[in-house]
Amino acid sequence: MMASQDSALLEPFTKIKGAERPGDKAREDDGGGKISWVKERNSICDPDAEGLNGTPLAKQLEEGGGNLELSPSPVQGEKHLIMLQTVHLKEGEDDLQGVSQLNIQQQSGVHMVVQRGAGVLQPLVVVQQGVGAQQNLPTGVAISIQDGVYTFHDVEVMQINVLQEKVQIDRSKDLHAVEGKGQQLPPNEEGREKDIFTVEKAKILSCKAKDDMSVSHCEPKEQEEQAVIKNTDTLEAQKNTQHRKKGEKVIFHCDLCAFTSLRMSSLNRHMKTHSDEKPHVCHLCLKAFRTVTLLRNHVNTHTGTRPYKCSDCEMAFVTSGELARHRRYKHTLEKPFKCSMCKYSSVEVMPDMLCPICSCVQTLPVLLFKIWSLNSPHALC
DNA sequence: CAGCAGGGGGCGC
DNA sequence: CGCCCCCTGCTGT
Repeated sequence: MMASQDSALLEPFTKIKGAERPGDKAREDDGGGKISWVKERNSICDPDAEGLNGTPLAKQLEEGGGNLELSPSPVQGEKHLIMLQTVHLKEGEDDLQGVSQLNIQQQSGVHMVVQRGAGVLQPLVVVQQGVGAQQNLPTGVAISIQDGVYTFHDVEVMQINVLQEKVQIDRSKDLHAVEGKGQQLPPNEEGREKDIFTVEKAKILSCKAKDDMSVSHCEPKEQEEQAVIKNTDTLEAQKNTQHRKKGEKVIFHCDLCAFTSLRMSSLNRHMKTHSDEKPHVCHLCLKAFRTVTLLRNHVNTHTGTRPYKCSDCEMAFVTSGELARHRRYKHTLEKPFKCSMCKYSSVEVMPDMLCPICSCVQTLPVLLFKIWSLNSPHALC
């Protein structure tokens, strides 16, 4: 659920989250995985955070001598949220307090090892696919936090999004990281601002991914456009692109997608779709929504309130769209989607259509299909 | 064919 | 900014 995902990101670092949302199950079947980077500045280094089996991680580290063996998530297809945090070591302090190396045994997941960074350009984190092949570290993933260069080889993950790159050199020299459900490392220094990096390995969804921007199989350019924005300040900075010429209307652009609007307020509202903020929570099921309208419609599904009543029958609906569609099906018999070359028409667009003339199956994307159905359908048969 | 959720245009305050 | 209305997309029966 999105609410849990939100809260997850606010939880202490170095956790792998089971961020799967119920509604995403079908989308996640698309296969593939991904790593995205999220850097947060609101570090919370809660030493009481729970690790495996509910044991406080700090205690686990203490008892385990800093040598963690982390188990993979038992849930196949579950998203793995790996939150990495820079640490600040004093000069000559070349041991990451016993957590400099973490071997994660996974069946098919990511093998992560944190190396001691002798130099600032040396990879700080190595993420490797496979099972415990530490000797093959060079074939893994080298991530240099300091210089922002990311080299990947033979890794299932598809994408890395660098959300913020404000890492100070002196802070990026060393890094500790943990992968594992509910894993957290204690802070090296208390009361000091931390830079948290989040690495998420997740199943690919779709380019749409508006409600979960960290998941995408878009091309690189699209990936940049749909980078995850978690920081509202960044959000504000991103949304102010506008083109103005004398005598022309101002067009406000979203820098994260192709959305444009003549109204700044519309862009402001649109920008919220790029964040996970959902302040309107259903008091009955705790599901969260971005707008009060969505929440109201949702609550109506609980209460059975159906404000939109059909004037021609006894049916009533939660949304006006449902009513309009119902009326097309039952009363007006309107079929807006018509074939221009035959009599075929449809009340609503279907993703896979059988051409009424040649019986070929159209598997075009919906948008392309709309063009097809309204213009020259059989040119694409 | 309906249920549900998400997003955007438009409008009033 | 909040809300209404409409449209769209996905899903289930």
